[in-house]
Amino acid sequence: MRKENSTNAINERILNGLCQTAHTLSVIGGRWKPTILWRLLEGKMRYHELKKSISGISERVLVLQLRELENDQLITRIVYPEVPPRVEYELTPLGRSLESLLEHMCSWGEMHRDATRQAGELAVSKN
Amino acid sequence: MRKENSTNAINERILNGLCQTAHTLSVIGGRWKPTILWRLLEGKMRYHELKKSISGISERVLVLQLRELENDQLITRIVYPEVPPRVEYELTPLGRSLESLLEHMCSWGEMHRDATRQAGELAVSKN
DNA sequence: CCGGACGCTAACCCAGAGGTTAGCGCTTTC
DNA sequence: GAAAGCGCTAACCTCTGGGTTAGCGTCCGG
Repeated sequence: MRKENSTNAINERILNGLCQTAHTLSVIGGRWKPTILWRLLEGKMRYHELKKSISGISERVLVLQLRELENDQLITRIVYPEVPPRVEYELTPLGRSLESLLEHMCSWGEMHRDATRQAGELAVSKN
Repeated sequence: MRKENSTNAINERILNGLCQTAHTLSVIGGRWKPTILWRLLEGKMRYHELKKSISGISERVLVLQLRELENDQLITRIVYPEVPPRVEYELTPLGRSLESLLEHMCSWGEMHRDATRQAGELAVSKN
């Protein structure tokens, strides 16, 4: 038995229980999750459309993130029993309820980037 | 030389550049950062106070997260040149501008937890 | 003169997120 | 009959965030 495993994981669970902010992070905190959610906010999409519209993501990771989002009940996976297989992903109401939060994060990010870039440029041009 | 390192890191940089939401996540996404920010929203705190008020965090990680927050210009580190050393951490205006976002995340997290817990309980009690 | 408060830093370790490559089973198109 | 579209899965590797342990330099209280 190896050391009553990982304070790391334990800490994470405790925090997610105590702090709803941490919980939210654990839900949308995957590298590609915001991107996926943005895409789906525009309407349901097929697996391959998602794949092509998100440049840089690998299939494995895309599937993993989709599964996690599904588990967290943010998206639904709809399989059409058709000849060439067809699978669509769609936001649940819970998923759509993220829209305003995502927008909030996005605009804060923009503001923060501008604010810090300015500071950087000032430091450079201060000659 | 080892393989033009890490698509991982590259992807992260690209995403943070393109997607402000991802950028925001990179700023507040540390395990303990939300907790630290919540504490500091109530007023400036000394290093040891923070340490004691956040149970489970290790000194190393606390320092790391504080340094990152400082780099991102969310907090200021104030050193008083005193006999027993004294250091205080305080939110910058930029840091305080996170308050509404944190609240938003917090309430969404609560809502999401309730929604999913219900579903879980239903599944259990459905006998 | 011993220990503790204070605010750290250094050295090390490990689990897990994310990436790479290959392949599957079915179908349509050339 | 070869190749490509579709939606995946399996096996493997790498890097990094977070955790553990130890210690430092200055001071004060007992």
